[in-house]
Amino acid sequence: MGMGRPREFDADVALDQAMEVFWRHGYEGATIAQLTEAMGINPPSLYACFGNKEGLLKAALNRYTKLRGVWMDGVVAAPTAREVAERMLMGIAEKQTDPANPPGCLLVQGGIACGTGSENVPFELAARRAENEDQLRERFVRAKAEGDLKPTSDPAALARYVSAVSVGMGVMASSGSDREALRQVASVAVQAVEAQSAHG
Amino acid sequence: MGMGRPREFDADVALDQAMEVFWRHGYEGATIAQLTEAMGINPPSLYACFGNKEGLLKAALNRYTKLRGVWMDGVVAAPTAREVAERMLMGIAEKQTDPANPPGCLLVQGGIACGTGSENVPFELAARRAENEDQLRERFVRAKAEGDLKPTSDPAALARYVSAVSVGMGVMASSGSDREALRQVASVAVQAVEAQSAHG
DNA sequence: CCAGAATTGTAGTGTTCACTACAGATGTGG
DNA sequence: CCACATCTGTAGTGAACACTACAATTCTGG
Repeated sequence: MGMGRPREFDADVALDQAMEVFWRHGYEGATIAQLTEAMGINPPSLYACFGNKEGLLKAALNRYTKLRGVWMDGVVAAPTAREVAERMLMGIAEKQTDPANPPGCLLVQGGIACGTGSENVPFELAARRAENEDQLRERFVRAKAEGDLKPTSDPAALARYVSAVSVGMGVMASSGSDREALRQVASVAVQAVEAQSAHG
Repeated sequence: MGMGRPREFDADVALDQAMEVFWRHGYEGATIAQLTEAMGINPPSLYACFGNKEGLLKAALNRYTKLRGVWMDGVVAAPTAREVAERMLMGIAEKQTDPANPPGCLLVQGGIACGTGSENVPFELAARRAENEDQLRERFVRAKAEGDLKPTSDPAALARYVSAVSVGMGVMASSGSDREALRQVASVAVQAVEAQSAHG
């Protein structure tokens, strides 16, 4: 028995294009017509490969978070909690204003509020953001154990905080803030982590 | 010449209902059918009164920002920059998890990314958020002049920072974070403003 | 070379969307 | 009471949406 006609497009390349459309227009704002045009394929190919629009989003998110996870590994490798926060927020200021991508962060731009039938999309994105927060929290737990953070500090709260600032910066970037404005925010934000660090 | 049949509904009451729908579903996710049902009117009444869907959004935003402006006046009336930040962020933790409203903030939930034909909605929301930031910046400029903030501090950066944290908290609230989680974020965030305060 | 399996492009499907034509209703000014 | 202006409900409008039926195409296994 034959294995059928082989796919003529590269799924990962197509996902990169779809990612950009979701990033720029959000899940609901992105149309199948825009997606297929950007991906260079026709609707039947899209549905055969990804199931439906939401399946395509999840596949794009998988690809996005995989790349992001690698970057986060480098972030949490910083020697101190303060430097972790700085590397993270300054890096985000760069990435979210990188002209190679739409401004902001796909995990925010993808959809914060959705209409009937897409209610779970915002939660799907939130779950991906939570993964980053988990990585941060574990790193801050270690920092506290190492005496890098004060004994009175709350690693979970710090991780939530850094995550919240990241999201806020993403929204700013998508509505026109430039790189310098984001760097200023990051610079101020780091001082709260500094305040929780054991000095010396 | 007669003045025509009088309107049978209260525009402000109707706007409150519309606000809630935009808040929960976003601009694109909210349908005219949902809006008219919540407002208790029929489509022709909506279009006669507000022009179109975007006109309705702007009218709802006007009402939202008017109420919010009153609240902000109380926030910036706090005696120090640190207390301004604390009152603002702690108040936002309360408001964004108030069960009387949808979670989060209308100026964020309304729409961060939109499809073709609604590209200016995110910018409209950003402009409203910028008004809040302006109020904060002016207050921090005064705090610096009064010696409440360090001479080396950057009032504009601090205002941007507090605004960014607010937005991040709104996204968290809309994706399920509870009041205590937001309070933790606010508590950490205030420490960055504290770090820019002249101690004594 | 042939049978079966999977992909492809064309050309739609029904549904839902924002928005409106129209006729009847309800007010004001003369 | 009448002319006029505006609102209201019913019932749609064309356009855009996510998604798919179908036949032609291109591969593998025997």
